[in-house]
Amino acid sequence: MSVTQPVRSPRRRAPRNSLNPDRILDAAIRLLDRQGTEAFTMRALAQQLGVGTMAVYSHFRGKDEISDAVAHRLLDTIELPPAGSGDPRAELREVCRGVYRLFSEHPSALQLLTMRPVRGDDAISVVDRMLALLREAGLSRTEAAGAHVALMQYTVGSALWCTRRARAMCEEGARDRVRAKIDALPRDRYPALVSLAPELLRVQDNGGAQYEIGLDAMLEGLLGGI
Amino acid sequence: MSVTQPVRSPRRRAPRNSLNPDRILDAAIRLLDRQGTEAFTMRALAQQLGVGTMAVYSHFRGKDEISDAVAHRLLDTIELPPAGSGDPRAELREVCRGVYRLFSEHPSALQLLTMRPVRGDDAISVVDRMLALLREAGLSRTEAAGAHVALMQYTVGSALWCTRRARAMCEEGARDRVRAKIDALPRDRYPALVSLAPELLRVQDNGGAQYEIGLDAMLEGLLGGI
DNA sequence: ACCTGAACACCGTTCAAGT
DNA sequence: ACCTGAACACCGTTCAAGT
Repeated sequence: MSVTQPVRSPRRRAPRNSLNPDRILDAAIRLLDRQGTEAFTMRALAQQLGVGTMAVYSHFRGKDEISDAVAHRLLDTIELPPAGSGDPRAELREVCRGVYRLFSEHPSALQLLTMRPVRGDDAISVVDRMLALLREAGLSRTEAAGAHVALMQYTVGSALWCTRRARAMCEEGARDRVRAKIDALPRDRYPALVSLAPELLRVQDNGGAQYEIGLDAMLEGLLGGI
Repeated sequence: MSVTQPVRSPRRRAPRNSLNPDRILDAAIRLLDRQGTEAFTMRALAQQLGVGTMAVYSHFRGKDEISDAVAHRLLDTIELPPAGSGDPRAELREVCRGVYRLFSEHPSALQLLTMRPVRGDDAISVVDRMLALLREAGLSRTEAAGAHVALMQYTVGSALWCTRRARAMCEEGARDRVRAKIDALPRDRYPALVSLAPELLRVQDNGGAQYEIGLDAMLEGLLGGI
């Protein structure tokens, strides 16, 4: 048996000059989506690329720069609905749904955003579109700005809430533990909570439908009187 | 000069048996509030307590258990408004404000909650109170559950948004960089954004007032028709 | 220019030992 | 029971060196 060749490296070296920022970002997003932010490590990233850890530093200044680039790239993939339907409210709802969908599909991207301070321009085309629609719906300049921020805040909060719950629920026997905790609650101290526990659990099991509830309410409150 | 006594330790040792879970949690919250989650380290925590790093492990299983205890403790400090005013909507608003206030005062607690999966019972007395008020306001069981979750999602999202912005804004020259980026935006591609930039910045500078905008809208949408 | 491996200063935690 | 210091397996990143 020849000794010149290693027995079998776990992942053969990538050929020289095959590494580039795009491949790195692809791998980073895959890693984040499949294993979460905890597994998002410079060493793990490099290993998935079949490259030494420090090779990545030839294309990015460091982990923070990669995180920013990942966030930027994902925010740019938000799909906007076709314009000019004549129904700004329906279009607005579609834009919000698009943002929510992205965060649901890439929960770790959301977590990344909550950890790092704002750096890149956050999905400017989405912001522009929403502001235009809010103005079109009849809001004043100040009202439109406030409504846009409120809608984004709700969307982020909703996606984050569901992500957190999903992570907790996929743990071993999490469902039973929640059930046990609720059953142990003193009925006389928390009557409403004990009574509505089934509805509370059910409502949170379908993140998308729950998001619509708040979105409808928020839109109604923001645009309703107009 | 005597050699038996060390020259001057940076922080003298705490006397034996003076350490307990409460002192540890106090120190942890102080550390989180003053220096953020990045500085929240077992070594830093122990140092602030004037104790060896491993002493903390005599009272908590590890960092995760401390994080859970911190979150639990803070959530329990949410102030609830007096009951029985006969105006469930106003009371509801006060409860939400209380939750928002807590997260604004302890931004790192919120960050902690977003990082770790749910474990402790999340402020059950707040949940019970809100559900009772929503029922009192005339919502069905299912509606009340959905409304409660929507309100919490918005509140969390709003506080998180402001925290992120505050952290970004206290960086050196952050304000100027934002301004420069906006000025560099092509007016013809993002007309609404460029035009409303001043309102957008102003609205986000007052987190509390901005929170009220979305809260009003959400409550109106959830309860308005009743 | 691109990539490597060793090394450095961190981190949470285990462990054997001290009181 | 409470606390300690050394040690282990990680982490991001610097650095000198290789191609």
